[in-house]
Amino acid sequence: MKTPQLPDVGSFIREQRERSALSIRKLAEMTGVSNPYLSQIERGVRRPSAEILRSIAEALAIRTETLYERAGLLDGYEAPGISTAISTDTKLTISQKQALMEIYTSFISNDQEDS
Amino acid sequence: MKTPQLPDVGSFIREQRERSALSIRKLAEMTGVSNPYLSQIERGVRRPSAEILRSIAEALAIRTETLYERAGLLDGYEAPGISTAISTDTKLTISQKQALMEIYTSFISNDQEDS
DNA sequence: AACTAGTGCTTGCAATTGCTAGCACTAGTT
DNA sequence: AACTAGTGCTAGCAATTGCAAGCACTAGTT
Repeated sequence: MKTPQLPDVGSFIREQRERSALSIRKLAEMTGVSNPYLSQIERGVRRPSAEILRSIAEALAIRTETLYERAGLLDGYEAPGISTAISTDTKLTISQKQALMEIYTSFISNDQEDS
Repeated sequence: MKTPQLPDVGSFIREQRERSALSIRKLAEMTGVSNPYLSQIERGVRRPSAEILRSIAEALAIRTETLYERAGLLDGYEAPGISTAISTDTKLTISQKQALMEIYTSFISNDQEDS
């Protein structure tokens, strides 16, 4: 058990939701989960089931496995980074790769990041 | 909404347990799950949580993901690539992901020559 | 026959999940 | 000021999860 999941799923979900500029009620509508429950989940008051996590992941465009991992339901999933995925791609030209990378880095440099 | 899509993870568990020549009570002891509950799970009477499935998978030496898939908590694995990397990313917002994906797909649909 | 020890299954219940309804606050409108 | 529309959070409850205790049956021992 080498699960370094310091932040619980809740704060992670809240983080992702706010980054996507979504209100709790809007996310509730998208997921089909009630808004009070979402609120409690984000604050770590309640522990959501896998089904709930799955619908949240879908709505937030996060991998289900990622959320499961954050919740301690799975461990050891390695997500491929965008940078390496771009550089190893075989369908793109060099200039296209450079363009994609520029856009990507501009996206993530606009916000504060953590990891 | 309440699709009773129980693709019987139960019978699968029973199958694996019997293949390992384990009794319900023995498996209960190994997993920490009560034996009546295991019985109900195997017969499809009850729907176990992800945590229960996880401990069962561990005891039966099955991949947790496999059991999750059987239970409808996960669906098949996607091939890794840029699309996966983008959707997996946690630093981008939904709209940023959509933008990146649009650019990427427009790149590869123009079929230019590769480096 | 009676006693163990093994199997799986049923009953009843405490704890938890996830909902509906409603509260409290803020900001923009009229 | 009152009315809306937005935000997140609280209260209370039906339904479900998962367990402890016990039932029913079989097979091997004495």
